[in-house]
Amino acid sequence: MSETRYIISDAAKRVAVEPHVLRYWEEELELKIPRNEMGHRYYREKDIEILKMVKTLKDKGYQLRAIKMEVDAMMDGEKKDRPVERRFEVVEGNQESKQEASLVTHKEQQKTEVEAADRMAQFRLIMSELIGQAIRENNQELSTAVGSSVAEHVVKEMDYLARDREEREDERFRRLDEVIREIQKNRQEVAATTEANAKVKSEKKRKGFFKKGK
DNA sequence: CTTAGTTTAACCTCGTTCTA
DNA sequence: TAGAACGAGGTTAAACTAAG
Repeated sequence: MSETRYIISDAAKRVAVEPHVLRYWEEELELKIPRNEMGHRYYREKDIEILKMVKTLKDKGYQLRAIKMEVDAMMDGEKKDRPVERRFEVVEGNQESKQEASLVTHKEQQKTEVEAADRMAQFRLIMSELIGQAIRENNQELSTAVGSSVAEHVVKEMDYLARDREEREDERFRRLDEVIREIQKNRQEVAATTEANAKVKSEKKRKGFFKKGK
């Protein structure tokens, strides 16, 4: 089955923006818009859907930076792990960074995580509404155009995507748990080292004291 | 004042169509 | 068939506007 391709002017009409705006978004959002043999952009249905969502979010007042985060996730499905990966970079990085990370207070860490989770929850709510709407519209079009067999395929695809998403969520929480354990372990190591150093210091002091005493 | 987002303008390339 | 005209799309830079 060949996919429908739209040139930039047609895509712009469908998204209800000017062609130069699509080029601008492509650049700013780092969208992977494919090119034909002439080097001209062509847009597929999924690209149009993403751009429509970008437009909707823009209309709601979101900045391109914020939209970019969600578009990244839609494009490669990797974004949801990113905050955890950042922390992994810290934990798996050099010893200094490791210790630095371990020194972050528990309260600060909790606060940051709650705020991030809050923002993410709000964003997901909006996105799920938008995606739901797009899917409903899409399903309606599909059902009239190609009949129920395609709709069944779409439902299966959605089911697969939902399961895939759940699995990624599970993986994310598992990794988050690992990071927290790693940080706690580092804290314990630092505490143990500090304690050992203090012991050695007091031992030296004691020995020095006896030497002086002689 | 600065910044982000958008618009406009200038100029180039390439493919298609028309005409001598 | 060659070349001009035209349209579509490209890049780049500068200007404009609104909000913080």
